[in-house]
Amino acid sequence: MRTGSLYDQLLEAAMTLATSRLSLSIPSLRSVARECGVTASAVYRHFPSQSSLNRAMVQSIDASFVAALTATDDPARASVERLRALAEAYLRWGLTNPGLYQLRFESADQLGPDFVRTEAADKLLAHIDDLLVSVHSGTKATAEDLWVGLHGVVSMRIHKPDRQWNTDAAAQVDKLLDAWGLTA
Amino acid sequence: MRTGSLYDQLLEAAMTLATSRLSLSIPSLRSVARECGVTASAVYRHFPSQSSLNRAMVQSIDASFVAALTATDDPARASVERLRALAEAYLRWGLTNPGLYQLRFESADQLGPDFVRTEAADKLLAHIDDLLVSVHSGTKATAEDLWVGLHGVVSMRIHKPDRQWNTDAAAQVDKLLDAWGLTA
DNA sequence: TGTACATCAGTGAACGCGCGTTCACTGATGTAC
DNA sequence: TGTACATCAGTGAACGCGCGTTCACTGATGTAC
Repeated sequence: MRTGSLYDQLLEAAMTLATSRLSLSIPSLRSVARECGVTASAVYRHFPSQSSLNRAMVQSIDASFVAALTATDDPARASVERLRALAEAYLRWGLTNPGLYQLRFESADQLGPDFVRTEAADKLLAHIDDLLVSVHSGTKATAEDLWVGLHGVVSMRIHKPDRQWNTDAAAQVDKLLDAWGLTA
Repeated sequence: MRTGSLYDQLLEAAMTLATSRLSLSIPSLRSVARECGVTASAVYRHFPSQSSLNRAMVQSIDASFVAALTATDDPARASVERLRALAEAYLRWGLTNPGLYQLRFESADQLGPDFVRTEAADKLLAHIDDLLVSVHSGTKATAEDLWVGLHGVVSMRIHKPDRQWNTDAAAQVDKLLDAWGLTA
């Protein structure tokens, strides 16, 4: 049994369900209630509808994502190093939370138009752009290029977990950054 | 109303449904039947179960994918050019058939373990590897690197269709190949 | 050429399932006097 | 300190929906004589 207010429990259960079961679909309201040992109708004391629960869950996912990237960013270091640290953190968050990653970056349709725009991703892009400007190694990469490259690695690892990869994911990202001329 | 045997009609309808509605889930058996103006139980005259219909659909998708890439490959040209043509064809197929792309490369879980392995993709990788070996421009890229890079572009374009991209997709792929040192 | 019969693709009703949502309810907790 | 009452979080039954699957059926087509 979970502890804390049922509101928090429901949110936590929704996150847990979404994280673990690399699920193509959002956890159902009933499954979330079940996970908390509570009747489906009890959910309606805390969320007016399923989409409201989804909204809360998405915000929670974004917070987790931003926290993971912020935690590893050290303004004292050189821009190139900061970029590489960010890339590593992005990769790690994605591989650790495949379900959340999928929900946030590969399920635009399913959550409804309200959630397609990821403010978290926008901020990340702007931040990467800033860092790129202050890099003097003369890279041609834009923030978009790097984001797309990272996404490719994370997405492929998530969806082809059984494939025999010649390179491990972290090394592949390193190689990618090298190819873009972002060497320390 | 569609023409041809109901078997073919069902398969075609399944493809159509999967292609258009960037759907996170496989078209339901009932929706496929509906699309053909036929009762759900009629499907069972041609497929023993839903998963059998899915299997046929996946094979059909792979055939379409392979055909698209094969069509543009000209053995008479230089390896680098063949690589770039393949990349372009990959991108185009993905953007033209977002639903199919998603189903094939981003839905490992949903189709069951039988379909996780994409023979089509394996062949593509082997082919790219061959071409890379015969490229003399001294690239460090492997087939995996290129595949992952292409996937990143396609996947992002599919899932963030409303985003304002600074570069169009084809140019982004060009840039990517340049970064990997695959210049003509 | 016409009748009797088998084949078999598609119908329509029914099943049990999980879903989101509603609604009248219960029963514990806390406040008013 | 003890009784009366309001609050309100959670229950449990019910709804209509779409789903995959089953089964007895119908009715058109084609063959045998």
